[in-house]
Amino acid sequence: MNFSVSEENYIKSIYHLQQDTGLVNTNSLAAEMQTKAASVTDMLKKLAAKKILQYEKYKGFKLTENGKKVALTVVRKHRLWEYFLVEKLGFEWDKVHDIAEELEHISSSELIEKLQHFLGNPSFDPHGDPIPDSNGKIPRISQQNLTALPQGKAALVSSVTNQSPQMLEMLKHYKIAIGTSIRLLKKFDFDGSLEIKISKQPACVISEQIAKNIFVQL
Amino acid sequence: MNFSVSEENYIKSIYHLQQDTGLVNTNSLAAEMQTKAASVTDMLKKLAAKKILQYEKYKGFKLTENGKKVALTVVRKHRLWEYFLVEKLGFEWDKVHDIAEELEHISSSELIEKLQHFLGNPSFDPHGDPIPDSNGKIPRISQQNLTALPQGKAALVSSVTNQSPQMLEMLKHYKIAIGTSIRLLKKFDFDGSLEIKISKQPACVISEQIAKNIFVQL
DNA sequence: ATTTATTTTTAGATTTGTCTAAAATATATT
DNA sequence: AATATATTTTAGACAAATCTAAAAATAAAT
Repeated sequence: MNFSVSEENYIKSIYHLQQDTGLVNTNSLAAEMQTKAASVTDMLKKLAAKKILQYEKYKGFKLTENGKKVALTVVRKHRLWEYFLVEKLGFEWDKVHDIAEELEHISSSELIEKLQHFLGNPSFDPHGDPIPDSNGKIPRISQQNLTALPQGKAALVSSVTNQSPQMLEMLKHYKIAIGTSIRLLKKFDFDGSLEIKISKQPACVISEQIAKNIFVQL
Repeated sequence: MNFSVSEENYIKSIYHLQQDTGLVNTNSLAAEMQTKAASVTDMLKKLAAKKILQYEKYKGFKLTENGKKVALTVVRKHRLWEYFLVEKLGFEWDKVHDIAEELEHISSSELIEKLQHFLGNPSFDPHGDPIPDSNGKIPRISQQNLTALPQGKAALVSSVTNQSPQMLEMLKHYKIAIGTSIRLLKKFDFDGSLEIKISKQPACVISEQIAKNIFVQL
C-alpha cells in the first residue's frame, strides 16, 4: 500500500509515542505533530480504515503489526539519511533532523537498499539511535540511562533521546557527543542533578532533565 | 519565496518547453505534465500572481527572469541527484529519473551545496546534461547533433535529449551510452536513417528519430 | 467572410489535509 | 452520585490541486 507524506508522519509519531506509553491518546499525538486534536481524529479514521491502527473511539489507539512495519521503514529511511548527511556530506549532527524529515519520504525502496550498502550498513545513526534493517529488525545495545550509572564509574555516550535544538545546544555547550566518555562523580539528591567528569574537561554539573535523555554503555 | 512540489514541477516543465519554442502554450504544457488544460490554466494564474510567469490569456506564456532562476535551481538539484545515484549508489543511468524527480524537491540549499562538493563539482549529469552552478550558470560544451556529423567522422556521445524509457531501451539495445564513440558511415536520404559503427560492434542502422536525440562532440 | 475546428478559459465539483466551534464522552472532584 | 473539568469527536468551513463539462476566444478551412 502507498502512503502520503502526512500519513507517514502520523504513523511515525504514533510509533514513537507508543514505545513509551503502549496506548496513545489523541492530545499527545496532536502535541507531538504540532496540530489540533480534530485533525488527529480525522487522520486516525483514515489510518484505521487502512488497517494501520487499532482504534477505539475515546479509548486510545496503537499501530497494528502492519502499521509498525510501515513506521519502521520510515524510521529506517530517516536514520540512514541522517547518517549520510553527517558521514558523507559533513553536516553537524544537530543540523540534519529537518532535512532527514524530508528525505525519509522519498519512496523508492531500491534507493534505500543501495544507500544502506553505500554507507557500509551502519547500525546506528549519528544520534546513537539504532537503524532498523530492511526487515524492520532493530539492533540492540546494552545501554543504560546516565542517571542509573554507579557513582565513580565511567561509560561512553551511546544515544541521546531528546533531539530538540535546545537539547543539542546544551550538549554542545557541555561538549557531550556520541562516544564521549563520562564519569559519574556525584548525585545530588536535592534536585537529582549530577556532577560528571568528561575527559579533558573540568568536572561540571548537569540537571536531571539533561541526564535522563543521555544513554551510555560501559 | 517558497514553492510547492506542484509549482516547482510546472516551473521546470515550462523552462524545458520554452528552451525550444520561446513562448509556451497551454496544451503542450498539459501534455508534458500529463494533466488537463484546465488544470494548467489554474496553475498559470497562480504562477503569474507570484511573478514567475509572463502570461497573457489565450496568447501563451514564458518564465520571468525570476521564474528562470527557480527553474534552474530545480534542474540543478535534479541533475546533481542523478549524478549521485549513478556515481555513488551504482544505479543504471536509465533508472534514476523517477527518483531524482522526487529528490529535486528537497528544499535545503545547504544540502545541495554540500552534495555538489561531495560529488566533486561535476559539470554534467549521467545523461550528459549540463548541471547549472549555484548562480544558475550552465556550462557550455561544443556538441552537435549526430545527424550533423560529417560522413566517415567519429565522435563521442555527449548527451541524449529524449530520456524516455523507450528511448533508453533503444540505446541499451544499440549499446550506446555517454562517452561511446560513434563513426557515421552513411546517411540514407530515403528516410534519414544512419548507418553507424560503434567500437567493437558490427555496423548498424538507426532511425533519424533516434539520431536526432543523440548529441556528440569530437 | 462565414463557418468549422481547435485551443483556452471559466464554472462548479472533488479529494486531501487542515481548521474552529460545538457536541459527546470520559475523568476528576466534591 | 452529581457536578465540574478535561478529552475526544463531529459538523461544517477552507485552501490547494485536480477534474469534467460548457463557454469564450482564436485559428483554419471553405
